[in-house]
Amino acid sequence: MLKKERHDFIMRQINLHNRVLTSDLVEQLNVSEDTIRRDLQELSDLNFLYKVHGGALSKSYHTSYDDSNVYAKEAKISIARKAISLIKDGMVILTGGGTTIIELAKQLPENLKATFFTISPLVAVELSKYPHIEVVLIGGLFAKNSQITYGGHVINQLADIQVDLCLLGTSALHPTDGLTDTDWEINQLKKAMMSCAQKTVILCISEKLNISLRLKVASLSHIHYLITELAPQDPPLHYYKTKNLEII
Amino acid sequence: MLKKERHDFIMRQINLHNRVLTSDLVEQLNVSEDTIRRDLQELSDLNFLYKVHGGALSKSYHTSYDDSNVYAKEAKISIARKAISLIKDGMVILTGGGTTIIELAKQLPENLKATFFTISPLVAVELSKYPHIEVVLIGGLFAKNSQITYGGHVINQLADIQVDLCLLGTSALHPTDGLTDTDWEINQLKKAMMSCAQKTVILCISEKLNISLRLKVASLSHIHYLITELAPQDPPLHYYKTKNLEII
DNA sequence: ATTATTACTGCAGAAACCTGCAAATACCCG
DNA sequence: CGGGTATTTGCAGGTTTCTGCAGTAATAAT
Repeated sequence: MLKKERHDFIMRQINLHNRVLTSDLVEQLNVSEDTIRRDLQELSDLNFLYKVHGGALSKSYHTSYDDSNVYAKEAKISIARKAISLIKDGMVILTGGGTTIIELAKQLPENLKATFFTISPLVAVELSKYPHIEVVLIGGLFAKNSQITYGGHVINQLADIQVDLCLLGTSALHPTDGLTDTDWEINQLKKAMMSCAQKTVILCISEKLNISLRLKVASLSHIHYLITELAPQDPPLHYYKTKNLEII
Repeated sequence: MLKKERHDFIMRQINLHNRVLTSDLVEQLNVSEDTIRRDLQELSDLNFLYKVHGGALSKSYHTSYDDSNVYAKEAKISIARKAISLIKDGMVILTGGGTTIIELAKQLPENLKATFFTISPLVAVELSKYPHIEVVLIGGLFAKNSQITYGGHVINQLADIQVDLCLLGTSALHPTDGLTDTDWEINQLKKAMMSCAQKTVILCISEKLNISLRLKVASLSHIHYLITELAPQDPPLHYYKTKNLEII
């Protein structure tokens, strides 16, 4: 195998997984450790990756690390972790958009086998990095601010889909008013998404709790799991406990 | 065996396998290493392949993970500029994916009023930054490597669309073989895209010229505009001039 | 602090590359 | 047809690049 091909392979791995281990590359490319190390050194000299002890990291990933609020990121990662416990091999899952869902998409186990339907291009791009996940992007009008597809065309397509789990980010959740939103179209969309799933999971950072907006999407009784960064028994969550709704 | 025959053989190997080893060619063509090396040097000078230590690689597969590659970026910006001259207010446009198209999406005039259909989530995200552009993302299976939607569902939706202009990036363009590609699904997709547009525009950095891959998408006569970073009267473009095809 | 893993350095054999040259071949034109 | 020119090809030699190894230093992990 030519050196250039090795470099391409390494960069593909980096772009795919944001990191590579020297030891993995030794096996995959069937050359000595020294050769790999020299390759990484060269690519690092060319500024294509970030070399670390044991392997290398994607440059872009590393630089974009600090562009987000650490606290919120921590919270979202914690939410993602919990949500992953609901996802099993073989499942068919529908997701919305939003930063929480994107974070979830980044945290999935490497070898998860599943089918994801999504209305968010950014989620689709993240999910495409996993080798055994099939991604279906549901198309339609593209919403400029929320960066998801919406409109009648999307809803029509949703009508033909049956999924195990629907994962939704939240703009507002309230003990009596349930899930609410401000935009009519998004509202319709979320209803359609929930109705094609057996179970609905709401991902919600605690800031969004106890807020009620104008348009009702669904009552708490239509939600099966509520995931926040808080512990399930935390006081602010008491009001959300119902017989249908499991808090994680 | 004549030199020209060797060259043809080498190019066939390259188009077939995306790579050749000098040592293999020595055996297959039964000439000395030096001859092969000289052949590869010539073909490389003619920009038909990418020469590396030990052999040569197909130019179309020479993945440029270098996103800071100034030359290519300059070229793409120059292509984008020219392409923009074809886009008028009120048009309905269909675009593919790829870095050239994304660059184009970044360079559009701020106040353009138009409707864009696209199969590329990344293009959709870029386009959503413009206040007066309506974006429709065509959904379907999501291709992990090319980061576009594809498959029957996409093609079905394309059948219902009529657009003024179809903008396509290129993996390979050749004077006699026309537009070619390596993947069957992508191939079908590009055909469908072209057939729902009144005019087709091919955006093609000069590196991708004079390359022919296995599967034919369309002959030159089905292309209405060819845009490269070169001046229209540049010699490498002479072979592409036909009565239908305008070079910009 | 000890241990295991990973990194670095210099070295050497192998492979690939380049340059100049000469023999062989093709080509041109009187 | 024949002599002169240009092109092509292989070879000899010297140079560079590639790659694995061995021994040692550095780094994580326990």
